[in-house]
Amino acid sequence: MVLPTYQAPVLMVDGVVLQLIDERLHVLLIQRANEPFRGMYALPGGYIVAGETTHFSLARILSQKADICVEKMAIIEQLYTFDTVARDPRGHAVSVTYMGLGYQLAFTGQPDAHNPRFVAVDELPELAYDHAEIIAYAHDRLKSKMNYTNVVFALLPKRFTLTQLQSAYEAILQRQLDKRNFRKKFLSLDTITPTNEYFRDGAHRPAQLYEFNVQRLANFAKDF
Amino acid sequence: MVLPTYQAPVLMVDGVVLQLIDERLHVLLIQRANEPFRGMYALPGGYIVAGETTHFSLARILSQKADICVEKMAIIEQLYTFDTVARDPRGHAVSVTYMGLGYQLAFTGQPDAHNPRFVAVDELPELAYDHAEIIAYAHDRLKSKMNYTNVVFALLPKRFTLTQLQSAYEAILQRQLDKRNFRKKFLSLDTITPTNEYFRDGAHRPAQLYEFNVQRLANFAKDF
DNA sequence: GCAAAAGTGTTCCAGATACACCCATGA
DNA sequence: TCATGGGTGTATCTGGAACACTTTTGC
Repeated sequence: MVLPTYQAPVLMVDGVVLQLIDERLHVLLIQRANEPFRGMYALPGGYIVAGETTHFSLARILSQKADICVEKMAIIEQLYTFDTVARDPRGHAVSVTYMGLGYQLAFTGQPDAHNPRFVAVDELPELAYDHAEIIAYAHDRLKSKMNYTNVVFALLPKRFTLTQLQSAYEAILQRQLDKRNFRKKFLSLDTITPTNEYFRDGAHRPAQLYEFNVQRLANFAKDF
Repeated sequence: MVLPTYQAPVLMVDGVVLQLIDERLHVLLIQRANEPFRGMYALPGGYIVAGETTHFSLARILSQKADICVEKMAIIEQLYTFDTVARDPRGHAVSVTYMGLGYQLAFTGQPDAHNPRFVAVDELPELAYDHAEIIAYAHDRLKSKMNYTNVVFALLPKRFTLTQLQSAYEAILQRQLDKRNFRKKFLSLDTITPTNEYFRDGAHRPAQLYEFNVQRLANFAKDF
């Protein structure tokens, strides 16, 4: 292959891995081991190697730096490519960013040098680089997708109650929804099916469990 | 700056420049001067140099290879980053793609070695690389944006008739719209304002001219 | 006066919103 | 029996879709 003779920007990938914990949206962060921004929290990310797709590079990096397995995520989707010259103080770095969504994502091994943890998106610490902007971008994208796709399936267990479903919507859209209208509308979308199982949890009526009809991203027939 | 010691993919940018010609959507193509795909039509694109944003690189490349000035376009927006390893037969090339929209975009100088021309998107020749896929992606994005933004302003002159506006929608959405409903709905969006001028054109009633309230991308208050 | 495009209203239906009480359970 | 969260229906309003004729002009 012919290499360009001039100097190219460095190509990187960063991942915004989101999940719901205690009915709040959390994002995966690592603590930077080196300068710049040493000690600060940042999105997991790293260099792309020729022959690796950006998606594959991200999987490798998430596994190495954040101890998180991409296979466990239900959706990974490319977000945007951030390329401002000043975003990395070391030099021009172009970063392809991804959003990953999952349920009960857990660290597979021992505590790691990068100290990965999930942090609530409404309580973020100061972040390295332009990573706060990238997380906001991911959150916005997710908010939009909640309105016209079944993306929420990626954040819930296989079986869930309507209350859980509504709570996921409320956590991500950051506003309260009317229970009766929510149920009526969602059931009219033909996206979920009731099972014969019930979830018992404390001194109150048990909740019926539902399943998604498809476990991959699809658009609603109509808007949500 | 510390360069990575491994080999990185080549970073490129490609532009999907769209405009309406004779009420049909056209895309800017150039003819490849070199292998691979020599002689075939392709999107204008090229290498990104460190210190240039992808947006700036695109402006340079469009000017050099396609004789088109980015300043004349009303909107340029990043689309997606294509990165499959096999998309370039010479080796791994990651391409950041943009969509540019304008009105009466014209070549500034003499016919060029790259033979740039605007081709109707529904009559594309066979294209180099994955460029047909990229154009389809841009068209899809544009279709969506027509429904919830004023993006159509970028494809029309400053003053336009409602018939022109509707024709732009029909060309891009690829379906017929009802004239009365279209006008009623668009006027209710508070996005355009009538002027006192009329457009006379042949043996029929003249058409009132309208202007966009804002000449930058904005979301409709409600859906279209 | 005729050909051609501009312009205009009403009816009907579906989906959105607002809103309050009974049900099933465990302690 | 009581505290807790699960589950349900109606009335109203708004926006979307379907649909055909009159107006203004140039020739």
